Amino acid sequence: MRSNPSDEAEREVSASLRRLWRLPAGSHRGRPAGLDVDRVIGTALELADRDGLAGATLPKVAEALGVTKMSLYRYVGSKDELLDLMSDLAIGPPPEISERDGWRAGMQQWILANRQVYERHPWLAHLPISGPPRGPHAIGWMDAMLCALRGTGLDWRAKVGVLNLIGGYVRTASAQERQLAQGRQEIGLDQTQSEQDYGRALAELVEPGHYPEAAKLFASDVFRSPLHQGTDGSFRFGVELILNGIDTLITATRTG
Amino acid sequence: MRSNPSDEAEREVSASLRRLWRLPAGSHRGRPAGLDVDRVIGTALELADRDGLAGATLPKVAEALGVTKMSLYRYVGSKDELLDLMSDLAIGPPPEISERDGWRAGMQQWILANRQVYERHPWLAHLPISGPPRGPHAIGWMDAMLCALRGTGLDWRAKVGVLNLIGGYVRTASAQERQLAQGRQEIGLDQTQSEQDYGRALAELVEPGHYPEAAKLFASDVFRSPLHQGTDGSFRFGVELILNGIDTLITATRTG
DNA sequence: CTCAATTGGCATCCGTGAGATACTATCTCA
DNA sequence: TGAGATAGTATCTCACGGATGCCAATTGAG
Repeated sequence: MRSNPSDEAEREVSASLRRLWRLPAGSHRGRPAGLDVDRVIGTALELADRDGLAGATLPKVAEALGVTKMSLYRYVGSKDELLDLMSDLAIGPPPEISERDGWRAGMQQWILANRQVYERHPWLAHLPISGPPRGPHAIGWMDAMLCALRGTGLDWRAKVGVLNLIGGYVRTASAQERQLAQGRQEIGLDQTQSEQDYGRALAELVEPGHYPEAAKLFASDVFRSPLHQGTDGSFRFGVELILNGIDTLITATRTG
Repeated sequence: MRSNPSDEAEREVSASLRRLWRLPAGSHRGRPAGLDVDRVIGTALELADRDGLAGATLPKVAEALGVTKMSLYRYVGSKDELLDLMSDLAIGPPPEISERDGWRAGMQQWILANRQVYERHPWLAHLPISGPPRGPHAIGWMDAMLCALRGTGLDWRAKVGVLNLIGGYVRTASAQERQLAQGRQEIGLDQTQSEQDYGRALAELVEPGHYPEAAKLFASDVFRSPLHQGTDGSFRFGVELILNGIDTLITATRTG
């Protein structure tokens, strides 16, 4: 006889949330544990930082810890939960944001810090998206941005929208950068040659008849010039664009 | 003796690009092929639409086609390339965008159409990001947006930035929506109850001491009110914000 | 017309990963 | 001190991606 699926799901959610938030377990009887959640996800994080996501499999984590892989299921429940826990650990505590310099400076601090997180843990941006923030660190970052937006007069709905938008942008931009970087190093090209290769290969395929504007783009020197190099410029372009959008939203809210 | 890795990589890239763009093969001798790339990725796409990304494995595609899985390697080269090919097929041809109504209307058409693509193929947004657009359809979408931006006076660098930003936004927003939806249906909750659950569970964990603003957020009714329901509103919020940012960029470019 | 080169398709094998079950080892509380 | 609870292990299943090698079919050159 199976229990009510709703009950089951709720219990499951609670269990993973309990682990995420490090709520103490109930009993102290029985054989004492040789490991704990933090050691498990800590070594998993080290492996992921060193070997990428492929290095953070349950067998490999278990081997690094000197136990069998099935032991880990006492601590993480499933592979997906391991990734969830790793995410929150990797994000780390949010930056201290000074609210004195205005919301825009605060947002820039947040974005810069968030970007550095993805630089430190390149695998993080490539995880499958697992819904809204749930872990303590993720909520901390959420809180930090909400603090930066405190004086803007936006309502909660708008603030959540901004949070989603910016978080998503930093994530995808970091992921794409990482993708390009590892594409480069796999082939063994130097810094800018990969983009040049991309531009050159596509320039041959993109016919002006079918793709008038795209053909002009690939015929231009955007992918060849060193200006476009250092995708950092491209990243900041998007940031400023979004911040400008927020700005008009704020003024519209104040005047409207 | 291994060949030069650079040569090898270049040949490999060319082969996959050739398949992506359906360039004709060289020879006509030997046993004629019983399959072709389009049939393979077509059934793979059907399986993915029906069963999600988990349904589009090489063995399952082979079974659906009535061949063994190793036959497919004559057509797709690897699992990653299969996903690449599927992506471009799923994206499909870009929408016809009328340039008469101004860039903003054109962008909205593009965004709406792109969003519908992700609705039709929910797995598409969950694919690992594989660099800038390379396939013929992807280039077509690129071209369509560039056409919509033709009269704006932006330079190529800015247009590419806008392209990245908007494409990434639609993608992640769709992915998150899908994530929420399938989380709902797995547990068996109705439309809005999942978000309510999220808000309630987090409200218990988020202490005002540690997370002052986030605590206020979860104490508010944002996740409970039907206003926030239908993430469509949230999606359009982000769209308008980005479009406003583009607007200020355009006027700044014109006046500057 | 024939045969060899060329190409498509299949059987078999391997390594890896996630996960389930059933078992043993160890500790704490009564 | 023993009984129940908890930690860790041994072993199994299943699925996936990928490599190798063989056979079959077909076609073009002589």
